[in-house]
Amino acid sequence: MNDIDTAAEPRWLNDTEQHAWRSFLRMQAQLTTRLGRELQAESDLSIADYDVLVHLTDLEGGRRRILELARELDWEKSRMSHHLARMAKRGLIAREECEADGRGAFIAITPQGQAAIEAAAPRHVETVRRLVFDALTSEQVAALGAVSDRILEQLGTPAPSCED
Amino acid sequence: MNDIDTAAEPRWLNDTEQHAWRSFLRMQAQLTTRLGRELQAESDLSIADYDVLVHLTDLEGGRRRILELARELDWEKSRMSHHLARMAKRGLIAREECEADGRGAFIAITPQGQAAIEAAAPRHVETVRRLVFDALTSEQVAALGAVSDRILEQLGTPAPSCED
DNA sequence: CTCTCTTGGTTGACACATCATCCATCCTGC
DNA sequence: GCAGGATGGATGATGTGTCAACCAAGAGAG
Repeated sequence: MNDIDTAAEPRWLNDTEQHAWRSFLRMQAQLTTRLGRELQAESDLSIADYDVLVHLTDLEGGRRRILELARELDWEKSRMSHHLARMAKRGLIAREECEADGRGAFIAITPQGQAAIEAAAPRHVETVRRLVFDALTSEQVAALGAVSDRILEQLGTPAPSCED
Repeated sequence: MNDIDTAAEPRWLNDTEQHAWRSFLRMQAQLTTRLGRELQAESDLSIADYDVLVHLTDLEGGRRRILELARELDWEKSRMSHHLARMAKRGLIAREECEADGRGAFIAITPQGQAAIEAAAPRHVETVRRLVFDALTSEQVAALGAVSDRILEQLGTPAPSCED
């Protein structure tokens, strides 16, 4: 029997950890809402729209299978499906049939989507710079990257299976 | 006329910045979904529920005005209102009238909410530890805190008004 | 005392994310 | 060639967040 879950004394965070954690959560929440709001106001795109469009423009073929897109962006397939439906309705992307696989579909960026992302990108980068990078030293940027990578690595490691 | 928005050459991110930024975004997204999923599975609470309940238990009086709660948690008042309605329907919190101000209401945690947060907290902390702090050195924890604080400071500073 | 302004809070419409389920097509073994 | 599973993707219900508009009660100014 494993008693991690029912242990008498949980390993609470110490003061430094507590502070770092609260700051991180608050920062992350505020930052994403600010980025989203400014992107929306300036370019009429959500962060999700932006990510999809950027990803599509990075492509040579200009089109991508739906689930492949989902894997690359690390989205759930149902999220992808719903979101692409909304984006298609707004004319930012288009579905194309897949000759080789009757089930599948390609997603391609439309000229309108192209125009939207080209207009949005410089402004968004400017926002990111103003809200984040202008405030950080290059050591801090490196540290942020290292911490992020380390946590990603940890997340990739599935939780140790606690069989008892 | 101000030409930040229409400048010929946007200040794109350099490679280091680009990498740090992408890692940060990915980490942040993955981490919040993982934390949310585990909390939901173990304790049947969302992160939002958790934040509200923790905040309410930290209080002496055990009750708080709604907008004050919103300010402290840094939520929009409409979000707070919607969320409290859902939590009340599940019996986690209760509304109490405010004698002094006919418009207002107090929010109090219910015994059921108390039980929920007491059961959830140790498990959630354990999850945070496993996914984040176990992976980081104490220098990295300090760096994460410092970077978060710095960005929060930057966010607090309203964008320089670009009147032209 | 009333007219306005502000404050505390709700509401409805909509975008977004997740889960579970479903459906069609492809693939594989026989 | 066909039964059964895997894959690509859509769908609906529900919970969550935002915006804008609204409403009721307090607070001042005259």
